[in-house]
Amino acid sequence: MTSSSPPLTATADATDAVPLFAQIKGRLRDDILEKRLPAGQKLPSEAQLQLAFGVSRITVRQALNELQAEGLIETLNGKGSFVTRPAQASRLGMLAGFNEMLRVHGRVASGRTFSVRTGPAPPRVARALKLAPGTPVTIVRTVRMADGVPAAFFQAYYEPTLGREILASRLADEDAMNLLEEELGFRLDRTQIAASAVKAGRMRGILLNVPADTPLLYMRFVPHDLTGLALLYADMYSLPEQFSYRAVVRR
Amino acid sequence: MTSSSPPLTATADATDAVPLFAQIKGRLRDDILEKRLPAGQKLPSEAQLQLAFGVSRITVRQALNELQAEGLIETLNGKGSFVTRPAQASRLGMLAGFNEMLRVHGRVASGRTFSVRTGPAPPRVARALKLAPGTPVTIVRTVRMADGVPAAFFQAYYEPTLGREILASRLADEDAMNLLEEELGFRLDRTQIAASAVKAGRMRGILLNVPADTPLLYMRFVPHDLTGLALLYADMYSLPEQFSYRAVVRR
DNA sequence: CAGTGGTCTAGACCACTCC
DNA sequence: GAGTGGTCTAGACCACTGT
Repeated sequence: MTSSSPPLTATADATDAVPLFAQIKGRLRDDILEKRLPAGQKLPSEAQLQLAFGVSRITVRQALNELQAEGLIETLNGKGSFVTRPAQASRLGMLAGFNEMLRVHGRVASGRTFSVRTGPAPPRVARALKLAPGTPVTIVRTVRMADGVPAAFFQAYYEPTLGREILASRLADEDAMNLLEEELGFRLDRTQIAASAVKAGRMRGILLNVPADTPLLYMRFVPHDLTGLALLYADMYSLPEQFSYRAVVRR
Repeated sequence: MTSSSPPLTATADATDAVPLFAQIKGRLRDDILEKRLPAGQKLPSEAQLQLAFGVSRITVRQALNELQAEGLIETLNGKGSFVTRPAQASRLGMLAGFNEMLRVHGRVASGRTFSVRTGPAPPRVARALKLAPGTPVTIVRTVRMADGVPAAFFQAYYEPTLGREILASRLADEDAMNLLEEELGFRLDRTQIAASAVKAGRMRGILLNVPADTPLLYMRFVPHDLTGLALLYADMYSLPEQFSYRAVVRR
């Protein structure tokens, strides 16, 4: 009744080249990504999977081990294997969102959305999101505060089919990556980041309540799905006195 | 004659709690990190390891698999397992050095060292490198150029015992992370990064040949060893028109 | 206690690499 | 062909989790 109930070991006789454990892994992986096995769900026990797929236990375990290495499941001795919740999987990661970073430092994070509109994707955004030039995207602009003081200006672009109201309405108070994971159930894999510095200029100076020649940290974030899909394109302009970005990059 | 020739399976009778494969993995791991098995060296075959440790092949393979997952060895079908070269291991990574990033964009990178001295570690540096306050560190200051134009100012702190002349003499033209890996043989694991923005100010303005109110990207890099050792503390101040930082952060 | 995953053995056959 | 790793089986015993 769980993962692979309808079909059997599909390729029992004629298939070569694809190892059994990889087939099993692929089945379970698809079941998880397409949410036939929802987050938190217990997988069938190794004994059950042996029977269901008609393979030995070692073969089942090899599939489960690789899924565990990819962060899709977690395995507890004496209890079983469970589909990880997207948020847990990426909490292991080392890229915190803006609000989260503020709160870790004991500061009060808040925000205000001051514009939501839909328009054609600018070329750089279309390229990063792998959309045809001019595809309509939703653009949400917010100002984030630290202890009530303006700290950063955000501009997020995403395909409207993605999360419609959810993202737009909550982007002021929540980190985009959290919303993508926890509310929309995406499994984040890797995020491209870029960093530079700019003068605040007139418009951003007014929004952040600083002189126009104040240096701002500019960062761009493009988080990607486990399937390689680019989910979002976000520009950040932050005040260095209020916020400095930190992350850990592995190997 | 290779990894574990002198000792046998040390804990044959009384030891519990430490699985066999973990012991084997630990032995090989130590042999690699302490360079008894140098980079590029072929490991004993799985059959030889079976005999040497007196275990089954599956147990040997479990140890080798985990070493492979950690990037310490790579395994080639029909040939054997080999100790990875540090540079290869981290080329898998997604954090390129400054010069490397410039060259990828088709620009000519060059540099000039204008000060090498030894002095007590500033508190923030001592903290990051886990040194007692005031421990002497070597401080190397360089200016890096892109196509002959000043692009960034670097300030690197490291324990003098680390690489003495090597680092100091070549830090102008080579990325610190490359030197640490390829010349000094460290195995990089994770790098803490921080980003902010500052005004150039008088001193850096003169060095980079820009007005004092030019915004600069400030970044800090603290690369760590596989053993958790902090190797270096580097400040970077770069001109946004010449250089913007990019990386990919996984999960 | 029964159910679960964690570890381990002693085989086997195959595909690949190099001589 | 001999040597190597890649896959797989059919068992086994243990430690941990729940009842």
